[in-house]
Amino acid sequence: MFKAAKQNRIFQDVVDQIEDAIISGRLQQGDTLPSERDLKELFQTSRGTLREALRVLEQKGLIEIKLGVGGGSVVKAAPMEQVCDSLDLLVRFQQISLQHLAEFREGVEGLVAATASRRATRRDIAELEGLLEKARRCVAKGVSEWRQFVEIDGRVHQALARITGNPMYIVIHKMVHDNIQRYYELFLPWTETRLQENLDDLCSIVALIKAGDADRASDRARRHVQRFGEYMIAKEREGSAANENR
Amino acid sequence: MFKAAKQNRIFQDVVDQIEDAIISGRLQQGDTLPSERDLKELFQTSRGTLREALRVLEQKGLIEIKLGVGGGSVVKAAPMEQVCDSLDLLVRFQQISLQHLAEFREGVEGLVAATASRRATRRDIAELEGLLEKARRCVAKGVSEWRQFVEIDGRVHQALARITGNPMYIVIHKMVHDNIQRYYELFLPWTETRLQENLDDLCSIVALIKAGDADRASDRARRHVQRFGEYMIAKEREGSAANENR
DNA sequence: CTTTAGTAATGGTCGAACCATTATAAACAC
DNA sequence: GTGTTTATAATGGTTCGACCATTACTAAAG
Repeated sequence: MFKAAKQNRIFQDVVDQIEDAIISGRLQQGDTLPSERDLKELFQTSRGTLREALRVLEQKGLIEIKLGVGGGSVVKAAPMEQVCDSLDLLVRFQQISLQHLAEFREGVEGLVAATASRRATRRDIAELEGLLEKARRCVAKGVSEWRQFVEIDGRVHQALARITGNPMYIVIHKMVHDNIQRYYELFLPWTETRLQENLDDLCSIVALIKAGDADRASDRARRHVQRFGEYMIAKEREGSAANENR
Repeated sequence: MFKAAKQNRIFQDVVDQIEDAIISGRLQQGDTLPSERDLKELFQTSRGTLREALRVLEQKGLIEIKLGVGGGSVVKAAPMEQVCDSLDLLVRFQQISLQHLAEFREGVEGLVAATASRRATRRDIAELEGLLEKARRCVAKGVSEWRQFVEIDGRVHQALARITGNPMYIVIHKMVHDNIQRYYELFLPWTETRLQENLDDLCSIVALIKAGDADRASDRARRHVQRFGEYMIAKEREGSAANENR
């Protein structure tokens, strides 16, 4: 199954071989690789080098490592997390600002809403309306429950991405959402009005999707996140303006 | 929602410390870390463990490792590559099909064209028209130069992404482009007509951007990539249909 | 039958040694 | 003096052997 390893960097060759085995399906999700001590024999390498290879594969999200007897390297599911993580680094690297992220999000949410409104089944609509009902009850409880509302709002958007049937939308949406969520906590003061405003947005979007009106659903979804974006950016500017006095 | 908390792994702690130093700016791009033998003293760990940490940081795209005297771990620029690589894995994992990628690309190109047409300066337009001129000369040489045309086509799209001024578009566009490029080679038979068709697309898009007509530029850009997509998907279906007889 | 203690497999860490690569400096040739 | 070659040492890459920490499994104790 594996051949001996020779290259400038041996661990890289090991990584390539295992990665190839996973991608080609010779190793499937859930399969357990041999123990480090066995693998080192198979690849004719030292344990240290082998472990460096495992670190890389782990970082790539291709394997997960369990401790103890019966443990070892387990082939993981699709490494969606890594896409989010890598963008996360870019954002933290300040290569991508909140404005950039917000603008991109606006576009993507528009696309998602448009695509979803073309493909939503009755079942999908029912699911969305179920979430909407939860959101309504949450808003009724008042502004103190804003965290829960944000969570439901996230689930609505997530559902929309899923309804498109396109995993690209799901992973990109998750990536943007996870990375922008931090700012929610920082900048958004939730008021009764704002809560109601966003609930109305969600209701309208779902209604337009139900009606199959892709263009207007898209517009409304864009405006929905745009409102968030503008407010957060304004807040951020206030903050940075205040910080300039140093 | 939460990440695993395997904090008893020493190399992870080393990774976190160095990553934090880079993100916080205490280590800047181009800085060279101490040698492995020095770092192992600083972190009070073994060289093997330290190297596992370096493997992770390297895989994250945060450092680059040079050999020989004066070598060592150099802090790298923004890890944009990793975003592409991680999606690359997803695609190869067959979690994302050509259809999915093409559909997403269509949407993104539309957004890029629309945003670019709102922000393009005279200088930007001049650059685009320069590329267009190259493309024309290339098409004039005939279908044999299709590779060069594809390359120029890519540069036009890349330029559009840059013109938006939003690094998210740049990185996402690059990600999609790199990952869909493979299929070009496989499925697209280039004809004189097809070449001319695509050149016309590019000219129209640039003209609409010059005119600041975001909506029509967006539409045209979508149709441009849509045409590619449809053809490639048809070809792929032919291929898989033929493969069903096994 | 349940609980507990032991055991062995497995990942995590350590340290010392050696090899391969490369920039720099020294020696040499002209 | 200048260009070339060679030696040196710093640095990453690899190996080996040992030990620790965690954990599933098993057998003994109750």
